[in-house]
Amino acid sequence: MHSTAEENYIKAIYKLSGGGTNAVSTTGLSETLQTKPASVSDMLRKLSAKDLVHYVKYHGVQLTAEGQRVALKIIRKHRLWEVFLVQKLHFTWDEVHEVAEQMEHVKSELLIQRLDEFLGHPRIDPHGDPIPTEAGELREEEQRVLASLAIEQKGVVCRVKDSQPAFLQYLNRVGIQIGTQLQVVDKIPYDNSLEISINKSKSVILSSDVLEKIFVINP
Amino acid sequence: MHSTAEENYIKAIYKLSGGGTNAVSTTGLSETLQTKPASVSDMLRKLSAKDLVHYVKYHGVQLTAEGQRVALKIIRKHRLWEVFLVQKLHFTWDEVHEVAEQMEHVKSELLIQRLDEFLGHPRIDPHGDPIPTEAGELREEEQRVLASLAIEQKGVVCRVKDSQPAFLQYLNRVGIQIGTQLQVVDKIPYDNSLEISINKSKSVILSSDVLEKIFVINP
DNA sequence: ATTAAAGTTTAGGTTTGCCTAAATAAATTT
DNA sequence: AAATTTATTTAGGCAAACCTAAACTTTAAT
Ligand SMILES: [Mn+2]
Ligand SMILES: [Mn+2]
Ligand SMILES: [Mn+2]
Ligand SMILES: [Mn+2]
Repeated sequence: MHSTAEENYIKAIYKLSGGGTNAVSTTGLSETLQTKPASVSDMLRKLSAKDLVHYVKYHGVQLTAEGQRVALKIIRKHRLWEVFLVQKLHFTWDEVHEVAEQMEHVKSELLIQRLDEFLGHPRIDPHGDPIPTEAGELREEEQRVLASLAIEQKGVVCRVKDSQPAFLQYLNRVGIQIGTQLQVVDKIPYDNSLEISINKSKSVILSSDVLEKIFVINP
Repeated sequence: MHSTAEENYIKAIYKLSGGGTNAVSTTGLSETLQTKPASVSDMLRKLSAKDLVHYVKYHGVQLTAEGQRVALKIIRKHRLWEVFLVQKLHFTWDEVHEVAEQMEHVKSELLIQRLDEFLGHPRIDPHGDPIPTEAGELREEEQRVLASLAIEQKGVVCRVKDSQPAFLQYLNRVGIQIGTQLQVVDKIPYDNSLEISINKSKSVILSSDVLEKIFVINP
């Protein structure tokens, strides 16, 4: 099929173009891929011959429909492996990238199907990024701030808007990470804090400050 | 470190030499690696320069101590991934090879440590082959035929001596596969059959015929 | 509108890992 | 022991993916 190098180029084009829409520059690619612009030109000629990109010399490159399909497949694999590394092998979210970067190139349809099943069909990766479906669709989930949930409502943590170690340690202590299931148990009107149950079990009271920094998607 | 091609050569030399002892021929390698003898000669010169093999032109090749260390590391990775694929992703033992052949080349010490932990430090792979330890030791476990176990004794299935579909389907039905924990519950002297508990739960009665075809190692 | 600067491509080279064909060494026959 | 067959290596090439240096386009500045 496609080589590891080709796959990395396709993924980089996808990311730089913001989902395949805008045209991407040679230097842009050379920077994200840590290669020289001359090498990028070489590869673009090759990807163009394979009809994976629309390439107009001196005027940038864009993925074809087929190119986008391939890109989403690689991203799906990358993010599923990231979930595996964090949830099953207890990697931290900042340790997963290098390894997922390698695993995303393993070729086997069955493998990725079974991995997805094993992980319970996750919809977001440990960085809160959405995982493309098997059909190659990337649906951006509607994200709501935790503070906005009503009593009884559930959500899955998809993003935290503060990366200071103190805050991340706090989240760690109460057992909240990306992918955690939350449910609002009660509202405390006095200071707008909420009682939240974590992963269907123990509940904690979170201050309005904290509630504003956590985002969830529908479960 | 080492390229995928180099790693595949090292592993092939290890296997053909029967654990690193005998010298291996160029044509032997070319057959197992599906390349031409001329390509093998090329690579042997390279591996020799890297001190991974002792290579005497026209007289075969052997792994150095360092080469053996590398070989055992790759084999460890290969077999751990095979266990993962079978036990966690429900691959069958004949579906795992191609995928493990790719995964064995992923570079990350942490990954393989955590994988080993996640799998519960397995000692044999789904084909019954021993998994080298982290220290690079390959201890052949003592194998006993299931028929020879006394009451109360436990064992882990490591090999079955009949690969006819009917027999494998039978094992599948009663829940026995490589890696399954067994314990003798009772002996039935009348026909030398045994009552065996499978994975610490339900027990079945196995005929002496079947008992002679299953081999176990100490748990 | 020129000119200068920045971005991009082409030309020519390198390394890795493979190939075929030819040369050479080792093992077998006669 | 010489001749033949088989095994292996060397020579010369090719494709992939990178590189540097030089040439060429586009864009920005004068
Ligand atoms: Mn990658
Ligand atoms: Mn990610
Ligand atoms: Mn391999
Ligand atoms: Mn195996």
